[in-house]
Amino acid sequence: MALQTPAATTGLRETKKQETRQLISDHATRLFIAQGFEQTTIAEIAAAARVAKKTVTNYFPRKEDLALDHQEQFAASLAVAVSARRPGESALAALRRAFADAVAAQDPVAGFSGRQFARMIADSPTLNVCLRGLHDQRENHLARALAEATGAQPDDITVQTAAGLLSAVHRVLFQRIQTLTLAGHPNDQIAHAIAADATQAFDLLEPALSGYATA
Amino acid sequence: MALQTPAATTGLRETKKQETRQLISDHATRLFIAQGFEQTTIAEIAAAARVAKKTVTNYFPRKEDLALDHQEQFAASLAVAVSARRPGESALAALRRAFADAVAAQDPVAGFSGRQFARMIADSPTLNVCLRGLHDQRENHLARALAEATGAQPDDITVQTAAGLLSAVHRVLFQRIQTLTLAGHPNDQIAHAIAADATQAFDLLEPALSGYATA
DNA sequence: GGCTAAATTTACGACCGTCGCAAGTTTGCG
DNA sequence: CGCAAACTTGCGACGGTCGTAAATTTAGCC
Repeated sequence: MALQTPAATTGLRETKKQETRQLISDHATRLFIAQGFEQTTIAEIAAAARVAKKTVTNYFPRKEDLALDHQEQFAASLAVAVSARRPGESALAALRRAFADAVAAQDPVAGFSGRQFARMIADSPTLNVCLRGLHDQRENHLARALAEATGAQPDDITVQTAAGLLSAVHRVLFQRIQTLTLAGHPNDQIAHAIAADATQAFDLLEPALSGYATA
Repeated sequence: MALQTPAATTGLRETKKQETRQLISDHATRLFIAQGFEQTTIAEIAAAARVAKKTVTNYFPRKEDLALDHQEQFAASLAVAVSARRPGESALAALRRAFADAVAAQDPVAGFSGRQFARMIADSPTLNVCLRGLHDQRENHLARALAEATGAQPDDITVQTAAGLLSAVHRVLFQRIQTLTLAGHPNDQIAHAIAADATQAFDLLEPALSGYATA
């Protein structure tokens, strides 16, 4: 029913793949929320979705992939913000603006999520490790974007330091959103508080990077 | 032979424990260097040291503990540098000085190590994850020290941001030392190059934190 | 010097995540 | 209709981690 898109490339096979993938993902998130990430085994998820264990790991090579979505989007977010900065705008200004927009939209990529989801992450060492890795990837992508923006080498000390500083501010703000979510604050209230925090944090960095990588 | 220290508390049992621990650690590092971290199993280490697998995991709960030493010292390094800052010295100045000293001494805690050791770490995803976690712990300890130094709450946005920025610079410099070591440069040459990099990196942060947490 | 109680080492087993492989099934296309 | 490609499946294996009970060693004390 409702085979609206015969899939650009082939057709039936693709749609069934998407359905299977979604089926697995849905059962996984449901079980993760209900009983925790570490407490849920891949075998359980496979049984709930009525597929083989191997099918689960085919779609999601790592167990973390079942819980964390939009990974590459997250890793690229800062780099694209810099690459898309306006004429005359510095990298810092562009990242400030991008963060403000994300907060206003309560974007999950900025750290906004339901309370149960935040608890699942906080309770799982595995997911925390994964999250740290994503912050790292994001910083590396940002460093490459800054190198391209300034014409410097990607391993230039100024480029890497600037990327580290900017990434650190975003990471601190991300964790702050997580903490507030975990404490049970509603997203609207969090967005309001984080906007003020972001002003303080970015202002601290302003004298160091005010004119860096201005388009 | 040579039972110089009957051990402060009890005696023979403690010394044998230390011997067993050292025996396991020696065989582990030897095997890690020879054939890589991931390629070496705990069973292999136990066989080489002629003890049971469980004995290895009793002394070293995590496999990473067999490869990375001085973990708590590393995690505390930035915090103690701030806590021990001189009168009139800012946190940034104290950390600059501590890093310069560590580089001059080619301190392993700053990232100096043999080439084989650096390769072992670089080739192991597990150890990279562990290292990231240590950088994180170090930042958290620094945040607590900064909170105490300024009288602010540990979850204050300025405290967390300052800790994040200072930690980011140290992390970038640490990784740079690792990279140069991996490229085969001798430690003396690395120390010279890193000193210049540190000047640039810390100078970038100077206008943002010049007077922060001055004793 | 020997005995008893405590601690450490040991052996065995289990579970889970990850990976490889061969066979069976379904799909797309000629 | 049949063939080739893909996806799914079940099986097995390995390694890290964690219990638990037995065996050995040690310390303290009579």
